[in-house]
Amino acid sequence: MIYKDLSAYIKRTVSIADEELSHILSFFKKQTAQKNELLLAAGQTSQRTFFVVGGCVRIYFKDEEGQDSTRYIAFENMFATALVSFITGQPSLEYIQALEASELLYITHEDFNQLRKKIPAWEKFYCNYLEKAHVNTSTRLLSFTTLDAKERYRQLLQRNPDVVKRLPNKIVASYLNISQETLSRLKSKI
Amino acid sequence: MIYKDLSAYIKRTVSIADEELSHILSFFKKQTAQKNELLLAAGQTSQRTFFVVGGCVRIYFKDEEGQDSTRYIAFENMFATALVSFITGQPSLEYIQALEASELLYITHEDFNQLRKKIPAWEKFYCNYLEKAHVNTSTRLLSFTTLDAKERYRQLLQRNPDVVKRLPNKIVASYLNISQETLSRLKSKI
DNA sequence: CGAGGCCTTGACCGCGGTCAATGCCCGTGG
DNA sequence: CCACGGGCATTGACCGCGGTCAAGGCCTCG
Repeated sequence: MIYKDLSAYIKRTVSIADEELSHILSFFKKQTAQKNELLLAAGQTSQRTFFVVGGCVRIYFKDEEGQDSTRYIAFENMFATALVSFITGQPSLEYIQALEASELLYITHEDFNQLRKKIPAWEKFYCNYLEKAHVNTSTRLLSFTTLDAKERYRQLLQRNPDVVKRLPNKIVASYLNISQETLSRLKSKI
Repeated sequence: MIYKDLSAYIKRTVSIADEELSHILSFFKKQTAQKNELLLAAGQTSQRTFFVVGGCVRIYFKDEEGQDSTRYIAFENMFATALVSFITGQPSLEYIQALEASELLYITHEDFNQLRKKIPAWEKFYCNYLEKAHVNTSTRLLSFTTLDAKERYRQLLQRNPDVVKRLPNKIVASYLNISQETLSRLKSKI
């Protein structure tokens, strides 16, 4: 059953009645994505929050020269959404892309917000999600402002080795915000 | 009345009954700080969330060499807290410091969390606070990963000119995460 | 088998950091 | 009231990290 992992994830995060949980789950729909498929282009407004059942998805944006900068990578049992756009209601600067052939569940932002109004436990879940996102983003900000390229790579190897093992250099470099060439040189030195 | 601005701020953010609001306000205590006074040293655990009535406060951390990196600056009518530590309950990596002689209101993290459990509107307020924090941190991350020093300075001038006008170069440089010398050179060029 | 994408390696260079000298402003005490 | 000292800002000299450009090798897929 494809909803099992999502169900378990929600139960782990907040305490919730079974009927409420199944009500929530009923708004999640199945979606599959091919490798490299774009799930949200920047500028788009009607949007979805994804739960990764299998595969892998990233959030990224482009700078003026069209270079990617990857902000977040979601593997199995993780949520992925263009959160800033979700919060502000503005068109997104962030893109969402499948990095592998992926099996996903999604809920539209509209349904998500309706549920927040009706089910306090879901509001609580959202609040918890925001907390995690903030800690994550702050940690990232700390890396960029205090560490050089080599130290950021070491930290990634230690804290999130799957990113390095599972994904091509191109993506890893974009996640560390360094060029592919620099990453290649770092790898050969360590 | 010193609570007037805080009261107005909360009312602007969430809808709340008057008696609930005054209950919340009763947990905020007055505190004054001298210029440069440290309100929270990194490593400390018992903590406070501040509301700036007058003056100015910053959140910052230090890297290995002891250089500051300023993460957030709060002027009048803004909240300031070491949010990551608040969320995780871990000792803070972030310092809080008054940049001017300041008049503040504070609530302890313990009281803050008690109120979240009792008053749904306060939970909602917290959720809204997290949303703002996330947008802010994400925007900052975007600047650091896509803009060079000059462009970050321009952006700051445009979006938050008070920081440049009101605070010494030293702090502005730390907020932009560049050296004081580089900021000085940028200013002379623009 | 050929083409295109990804990784590696070398050459080069520019942004921004460090160090040091100097100037300026301001608070404090003789 | 002036002299001094300390903190902040400016400017120059220097240099290293990491980016760009280009060439070459390898793997995969049509």
